[in-house]
Amino acid sequence: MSVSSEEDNNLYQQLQHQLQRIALTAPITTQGTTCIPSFAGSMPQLAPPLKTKRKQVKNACVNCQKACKRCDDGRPCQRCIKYGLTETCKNSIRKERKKGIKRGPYKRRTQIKDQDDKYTTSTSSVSSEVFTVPASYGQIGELPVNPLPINLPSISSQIFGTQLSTLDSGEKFILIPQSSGGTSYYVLMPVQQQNQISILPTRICASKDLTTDLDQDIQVKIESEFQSGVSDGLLLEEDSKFAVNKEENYEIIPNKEKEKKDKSNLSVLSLVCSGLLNQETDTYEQANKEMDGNSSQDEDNESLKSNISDIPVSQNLVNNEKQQVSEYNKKNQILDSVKNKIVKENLEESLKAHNTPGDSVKNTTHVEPRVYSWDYHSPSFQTPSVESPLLFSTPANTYPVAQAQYVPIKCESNIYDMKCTRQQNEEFQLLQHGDSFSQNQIPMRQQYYEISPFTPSHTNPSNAYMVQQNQTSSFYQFRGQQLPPQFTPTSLSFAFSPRISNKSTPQSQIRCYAGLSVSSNGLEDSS
DNA sequence: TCCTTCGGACTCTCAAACCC
DNA sequence: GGTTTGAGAGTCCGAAGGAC
Repeated sequence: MSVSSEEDNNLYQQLQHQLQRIALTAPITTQGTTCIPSFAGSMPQLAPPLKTKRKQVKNACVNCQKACKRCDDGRPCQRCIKYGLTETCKNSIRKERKKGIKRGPYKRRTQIKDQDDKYTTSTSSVSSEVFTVPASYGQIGELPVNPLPINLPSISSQIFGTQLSTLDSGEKFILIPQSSGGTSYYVLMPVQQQNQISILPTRICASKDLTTDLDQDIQVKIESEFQSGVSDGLLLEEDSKFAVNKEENYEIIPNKEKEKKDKSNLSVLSLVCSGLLNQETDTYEQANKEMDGNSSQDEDNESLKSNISDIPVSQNLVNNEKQQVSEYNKKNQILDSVKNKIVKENLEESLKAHNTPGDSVKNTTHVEPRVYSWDYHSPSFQTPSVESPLLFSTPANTYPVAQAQYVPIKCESNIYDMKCTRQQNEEFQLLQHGDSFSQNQIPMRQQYYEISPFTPSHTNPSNAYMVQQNQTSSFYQFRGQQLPPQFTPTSLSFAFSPRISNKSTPQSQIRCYAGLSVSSNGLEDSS
């Protein structure tokens, strides 16, 4: 590391000294709150917290919208379930965005340049005061929850973006100017060496958001530093674009990112972000693994609850399905008529083919397998709530019924177990089927519910959603109509309502729907 | 304590403007 | 064609007040 001027050198020494003090004195931070260290002799002050970015749904339901309250992707949403507004819980209608709005010239770069000028002019008044970091700030060498903010006297802009290290070179940081709530301060963003990316805070989402926010500012800042030509010896710039080559003077950049090395600080920040993103992805993958595998039953309810709420991928899966079903009632009527028509037509065709001489040859030569995929009734789960976040991770609408004895639907919720004691006579109901099944018929094993295929004896076929297989001729019935033999149910989804006898926990009642796709294997099968 | 209301801070989206 | 910017549109935090 080299410094270009004595003044900056002094400042740099101060920073290094400060970093070492941080290393020596700072215990672990308290999550969630950050504070701006003050100068020596004054009390540490609470800083504007490095807020986590607020997540919001794409489309709140009409009720939540009206109440200005948090909504979720489920329909009905948790809030509507809580307040019994499930009937009216529908997506609000979004206005179409205006088009043709003229935009003025971009302003951002100008603003940043102004800021840079401000920083640069303040260089001459660098205070020699020793600044301290309150002891609540995280310890170097440990994973800090947040980047370390330190409040400094005026600092040369030349230091921004520079990798700083403690005197023992144990830790490296990038100094980043920050402003929040009208208060300016600086953040020391820890940068790990070698193949490691920046130190990843434990609270990924929050920190990722922070980093993302920082990233933009930093990039602009560094970029403007470069462009304004003030990047003397302090900057780690190696990018030929800026015609500054001081590689030998600078601290290392993570080896892993050699190909991006020339991006210097920008790349470090980029790494920080990508690292966070990767880790987040890992979290997602891990969550999905948990969903796919046999989720450990050993987890206590609280941790499971927490896990469930942290499974965005699976939740999305479910939520997507939930959204689909909100249109079910509408779709159903239309599709019913279409389906009936198709079935009728195919029956007629099938009959015609049978009765026409030479058709067998025709069929084998000209047959074009037709696929009728009636995504007719997407599975849905009406009422997962905060208290009862049932997640069905098995894509039930793709389960091959013909080959399976059971349709396993994985239930990730232990809330059910928490809230309701399992009763011997607990019932599960296949709502579409209109039939109830005892626990014996729908055995509940750990976190899996298994639903046996229907049998004709249990139901009135005319109301059956479920395909009914005839042992001898292998045909299927669908909503009371016999499907032509060439039709094979290729996928089936259905779900059920764990009907809980405990009336005091109506939110535990989950209602799901069935879906069925049918495909034609081609007319040659009809012979 | 719970619920409703609502101002306004915050976030998201995407067309226009800009860049390569 | 890809990226950046920024304003429109929407979400929802959090304070205040009312009902029970």
